[in-house]
Amino acid sequence: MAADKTLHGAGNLGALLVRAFRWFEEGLATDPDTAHLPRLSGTQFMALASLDGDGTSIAELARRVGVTRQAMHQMVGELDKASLVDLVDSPSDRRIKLVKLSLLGRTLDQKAAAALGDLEAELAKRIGKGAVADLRKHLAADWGPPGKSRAKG
Amino acid sequence: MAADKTLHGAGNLGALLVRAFRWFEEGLATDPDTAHLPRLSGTQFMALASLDGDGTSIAELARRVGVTRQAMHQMVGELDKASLVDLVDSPSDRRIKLVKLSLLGRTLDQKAAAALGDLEAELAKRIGKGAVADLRKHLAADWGPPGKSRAKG
DNA sequence: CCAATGTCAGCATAACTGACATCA
DNA sequence: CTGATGTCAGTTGTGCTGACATTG
Repeated sequence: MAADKTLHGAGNLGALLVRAFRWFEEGLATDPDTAHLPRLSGTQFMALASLDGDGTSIAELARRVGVTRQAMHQMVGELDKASLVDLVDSPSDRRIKLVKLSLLGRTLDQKAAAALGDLEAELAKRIGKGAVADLRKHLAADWGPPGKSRAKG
Repeated sequence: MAADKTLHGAGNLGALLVRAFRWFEEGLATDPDTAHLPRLSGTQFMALASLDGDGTSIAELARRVGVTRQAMHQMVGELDKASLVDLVDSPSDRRIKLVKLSLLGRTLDQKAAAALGDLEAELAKRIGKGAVADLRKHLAADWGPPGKSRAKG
């Protein structure tokens, strides 16, 4: 029953996931509360979301987000130029520069989170509160490592 | 009740959605059945998934995927060079070149769809069949236009 | 000496905007 | 003439690899 499956028909979860993400992305872009804020790329978004309060090194951030140190270096440079983050020397390791959210960064962070919350509430009104709760629950569950278990040669 | 929400903590649906998509993406990349096939970018993936059997014009494809005609033009060029699609003149409109899946393209299409199906089955084993079914159901539901309803200025 | 970090430089990819010829 | 389509060209953004000095 899987022999005639194709990608079109859009039945596949991958495409569905992308569509869902874009819904939020466009929602953020058109939300009057966030539209005026500096636009964040998907990776920048992930980077900010991966920061912890004490500050995080560029290399560590790169690992968390899944890009190279060099790419993260450049991105952090942009974020710094936009005054969204501060770079401070680590007190314990002189090699390391800690990346911390600036005041403006924290504001953006909170506004984006709030707008995202609004979007989610809006979605709940449309497809149901339970549906959104299910979505979040299943998405947040531990999916384990990607790929199928080695059992199909 | 939303005043102290932030992006970190990763509680937001956006980040969750991205993570989920990456799970499938990496699953495809490491799947022995698809790893050897030409790698498709996310947009190429969407483009192939947006093709219909009768063939689709570049401009129409661009609209469906959400990129410019020029970007789609270039991407279609790549896909053509990789022999994944065929370009045929439209019989009814001499301006239009129809993009159709080639034989190789159809093979890729089916293999990718099958691998995606396997991945989904694997996921069902991990988080539950009902969970995956819920995910698909809620994701496939009509979310309506992005953005909150104009009622909050 | 070896490993990790930050950083500089060059390159590839993929998207965009601008411009233009062709055809409905 | 207007609008849509395909296409050429230039630009920008983002990530990658290679290389290297500094520090632990």
